[in-house]
Amino acid sequence: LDQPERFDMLIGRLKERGHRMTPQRMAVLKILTGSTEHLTAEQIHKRVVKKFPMTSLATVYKTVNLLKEMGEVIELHFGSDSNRYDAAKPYSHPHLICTSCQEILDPDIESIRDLPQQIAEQYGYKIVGHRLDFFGTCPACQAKESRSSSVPNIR
Amino acid sequence: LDQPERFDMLIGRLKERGHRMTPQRMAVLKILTGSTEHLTAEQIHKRVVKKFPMTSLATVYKTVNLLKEMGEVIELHFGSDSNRYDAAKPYSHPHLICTSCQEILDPDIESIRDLPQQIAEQYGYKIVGHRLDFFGTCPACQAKESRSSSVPNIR
DNA sequence: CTAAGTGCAAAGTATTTGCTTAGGA
DNA sequence: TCCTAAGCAAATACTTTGCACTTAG
Repeated sequence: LDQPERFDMLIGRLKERGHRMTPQRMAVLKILTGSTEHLTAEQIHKRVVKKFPMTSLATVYKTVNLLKEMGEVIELHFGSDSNRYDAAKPYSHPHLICTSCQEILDPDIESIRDLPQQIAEQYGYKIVGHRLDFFGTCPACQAKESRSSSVPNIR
Repeated sequence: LDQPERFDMLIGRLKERGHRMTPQRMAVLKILTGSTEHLTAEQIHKRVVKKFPMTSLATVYKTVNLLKEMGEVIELHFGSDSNRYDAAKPYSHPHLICTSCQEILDPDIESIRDLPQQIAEQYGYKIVGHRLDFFGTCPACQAKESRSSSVPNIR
């Protein structure tokens, strides 16, 4: 499902549920579906404001929470203070986070496919979701780091 | 390493670093090492207060953060609002969380052993930690749930 | 027309910090 | 005695909420 399709799909789902389409809400949807980054509420707000300067942060939170309840957005808690939102893959999937530049990748790991199922059988739990995040330093930041440490300041 | 050993070890490590042993700090250490539960700061505080009623929550946070810097405690962020602390296994390990009764298990999963290494090779990251948490319903809560839904209230 | 949505500001929560006093070594 | 640690309260940061006004349908 590509960007415009997903955008239209979400509008459809919201209308089905009797929700109104306001310019602010459309803008939030556009930004969420038009990005595979993992944006914070603040970042979404900053972008919405470019088009609709009067939009409040509270409205962004309200829309995002609505989509979350509908299962069309997932909320990601990383080490940092603020949550991030993902509308491109609204289901459990692994992340690879650079703790230096904050870049977030979605790595492909086939070996985790059956992990939930395995846990469910082994412990008798009914698994509804999971979280698999790796923290480290990306190649670019590793390069930067070794550069600055190999050329120490004279004073 | 069992409870009393770990307790003594932590005291040793703190003294090495020139830290003082106060009754409050001893109490926090005792509780952390004497429990494999994943306690919140509030829960630790509640237990400390039983022995030393004048202890403040800030002091608990300060001690826990000190141990965190020393790598002797890890901080766990689950969906809920407050963090939990684990001094028994101060390294990345998987969790199995019941979203109904909040029970937290540490499941054994051999298949994840080499996952960090695998990711590191595949993406060129230097991995320093990870997080693997499964969310679901424990057997007990599943039983409770099916009982209450199969015997619905008459009104 | 009318109920859902918006904006604003205030409230709420978890954690940290500044400062003064207490007490361990 | 000296300096770290404790206690308290205020500060901080993210998110939610209450309410009056606006507006989509």
